[in-house]
Amino acid sequence: MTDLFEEIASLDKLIHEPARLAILTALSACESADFLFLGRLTGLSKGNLSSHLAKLEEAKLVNIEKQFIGKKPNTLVSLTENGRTAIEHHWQQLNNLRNGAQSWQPQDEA
Amino acid sequence: MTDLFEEIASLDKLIHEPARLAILTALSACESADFLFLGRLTGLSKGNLSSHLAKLEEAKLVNIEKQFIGKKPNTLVSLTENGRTAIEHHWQQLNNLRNGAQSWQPQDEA
DNA sequence: CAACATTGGTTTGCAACGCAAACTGATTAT
DNA sequence: ATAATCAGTTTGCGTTGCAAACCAATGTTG
Repeated sequence: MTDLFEEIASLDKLIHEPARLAILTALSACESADFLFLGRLTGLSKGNLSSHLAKLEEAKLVNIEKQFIGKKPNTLVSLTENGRTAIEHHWQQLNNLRNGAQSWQPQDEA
Repeated sequence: MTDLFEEIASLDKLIHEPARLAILTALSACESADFLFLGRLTGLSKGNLSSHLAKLEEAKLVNIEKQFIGKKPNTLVSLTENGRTAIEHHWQQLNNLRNGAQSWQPQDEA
């Protein structure tokens, strides 16, 4: 009944990091988005966004497709299957834990 | 309707860090707890727990009282007023964002 | 057309962080 | 005495995230 807290304490930090949580959560609601859109949405600088995306790609949580639209470069980002289940799972953990904690009595535990 | 994501991206990292989120959440459900109890609860090593607690104390989110029980030292940790509102607020932000994201359409945004 | 600005990013440098391992200082066995 | 345990703290170091510098291509202005 209570390794709830052990679970929080060991959340996947790659996903948990605020900027990446925002990116993944946004993507989970919109299927795909381009670089500049994500930038405006999250308020991240281009530099930061770029490195967070690189990390997410490396972890196979997102796909990044670079293309040209007309003459302009454009970077399109979408969740992988993995990414989709990972972000959903992460939110589920957070939810569980939050709710779990509310109906928890320390004296259950040694 | 949607700086929701800017808000996630800039969550207070002091609180958001998994180990500290666990500690604060546990404390919010139990008023006060001692060092060893928190250690067992979260699965953190003493070293880690010690430094996380130091950081939380420095940020005035928890009180740390060292006393002796019989002949044994004992470190009692509890939330400050600040800490209590901070952790509640944090969970509220997470909740909002999660729910917000679900009923969000990218085309609302430029 | 030369110079300059803008767009759409990537790379670099560094301070801060989290973690494991080593240490401390008191207490209780042996 | 000496060893082991308890209750933590401190140190060392690899990893992060961020800001700032950089880059390449396109647009724009005199």
